[in-house]
Amino acid sequence: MTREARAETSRSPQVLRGMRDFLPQQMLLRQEIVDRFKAVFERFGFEPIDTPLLEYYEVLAGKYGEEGEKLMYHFQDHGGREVGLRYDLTVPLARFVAAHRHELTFPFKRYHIGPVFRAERPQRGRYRQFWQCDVDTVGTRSMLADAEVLLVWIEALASVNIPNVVVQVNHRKLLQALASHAGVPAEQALTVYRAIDKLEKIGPEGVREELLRHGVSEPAAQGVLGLVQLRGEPGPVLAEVRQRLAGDPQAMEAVAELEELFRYLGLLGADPRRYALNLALARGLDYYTGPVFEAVVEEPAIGSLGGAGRYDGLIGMFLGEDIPATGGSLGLERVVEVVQELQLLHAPSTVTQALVTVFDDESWGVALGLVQELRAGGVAAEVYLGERRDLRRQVQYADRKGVPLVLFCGPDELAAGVVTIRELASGEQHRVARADLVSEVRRLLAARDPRSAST
RNA sequence: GUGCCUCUAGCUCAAUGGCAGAGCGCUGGUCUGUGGAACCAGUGGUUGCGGGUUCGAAUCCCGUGAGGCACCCCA
Repeated sequence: MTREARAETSRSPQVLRGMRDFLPQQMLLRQEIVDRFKAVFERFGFEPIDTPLLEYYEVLAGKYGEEGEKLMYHFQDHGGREVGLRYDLTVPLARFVAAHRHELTFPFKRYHIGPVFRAERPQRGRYRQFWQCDVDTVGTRSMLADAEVLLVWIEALASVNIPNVVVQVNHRKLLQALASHAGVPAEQALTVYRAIDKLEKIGPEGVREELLRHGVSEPAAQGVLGLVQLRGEPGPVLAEVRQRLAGDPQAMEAVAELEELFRYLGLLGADPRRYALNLALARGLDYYTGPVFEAVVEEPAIGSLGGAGRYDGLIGMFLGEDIPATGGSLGLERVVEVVQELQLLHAPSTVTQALVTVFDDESWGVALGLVQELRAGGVAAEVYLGERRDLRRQVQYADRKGVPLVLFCGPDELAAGVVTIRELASGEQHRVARADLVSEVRRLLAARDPRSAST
């Protein structure tokens, strides 16, 4: 087709801003990570669900605050309905629970892994379509549910070998108490949270300036800074907070909940190096009402790997009656970024485990018989489909794709009733009896990767 | 959404406003019973895209698309 002809029938093969194609190798790594997450989620008793990518705009509107609203994909469908692409998996969950209330067993524990959409300006680790891996428990106020979310995160991230993650913990009501102490009206509280949240980045002086700029008085700002900078073991820090904010019932409630949360974490055997109380942590989303978490990693400067929190009021927006819930999401692309940058996981470069070579035009029957036998025996096997098939080319094909085993069955092997198996990594060759082929192939595969031993 | 930077072959990068190049890769061969190595030969481009300035633009200007950095926000 000429360039002109092509221009008439299609545009350049470009994807939309902030959206990406994935090559097989990238998909294999992504799948590997998702599979490991699923295994951890299920080990804790979370069950899979799915919901549509597209929701009525009304379902999504008014849940994320002004900032979130601006980033939502929103348009009319063919029937003139106002619709939106889901912005996260939490609001769809709230809608899901309200819709299927009578079909669910509570407390309801679910995980949900899939793409969400935000019309942001893309950057590294920040895309317009990205996958979230959510874990939530609906229908209980118990801090044990929150503790489980934190623990499931720690284990999920450990399962993909991410080292040194520290999940930061804070409580939304503690932030509210701080804001009201600072004399900031409720509708301005969010700006105070954000100022506080920047502590790590701009330092106490920067936060002080920002607070003053938002009309906080000098002594109030000092009070806030004094609290927010408390560091150390959760127990003593919470005791200190309890003392300083003694008169504030909201703060006392938050402290009591956090104490309970940390107690459960201890009982569950969570590694204390993997979580920390951070009174400066904010979390921007509007719907949080209780404990909030954020998983941060230092090494690739990629922001947070995930955010979580309790949102006891969100489901009530669909039901008129509150159902408590807690949970959070890990960002798949950020996890992938860390795993790639630090080379933490070695995903296979191809799914194929064995290539059966074709010796000549007369031996198709032999090759196809072998490949079918391997497939029936649970081995991912292919026969070379190219038209020019000298052995050199066939072995090269296997080498480039990273297929570990290449099988030969030419006249010599036929006469002897054997098959030659070549291990590409070492170049080692084995002549095995035709009858033992599948078991020998599986033995060799298991020897190079213990995880593929079963099935 | 705002500001700044970048975009040249499949990849990494060269080229004072004056002939668009190298390395790697890829293709073929040495080599039709076996991949990587070596050697030989070949293949590579609307310089992101569209306009403008100029005798002449990869280079300067405007617009636009994409990527990146900071802000904002967030997974």
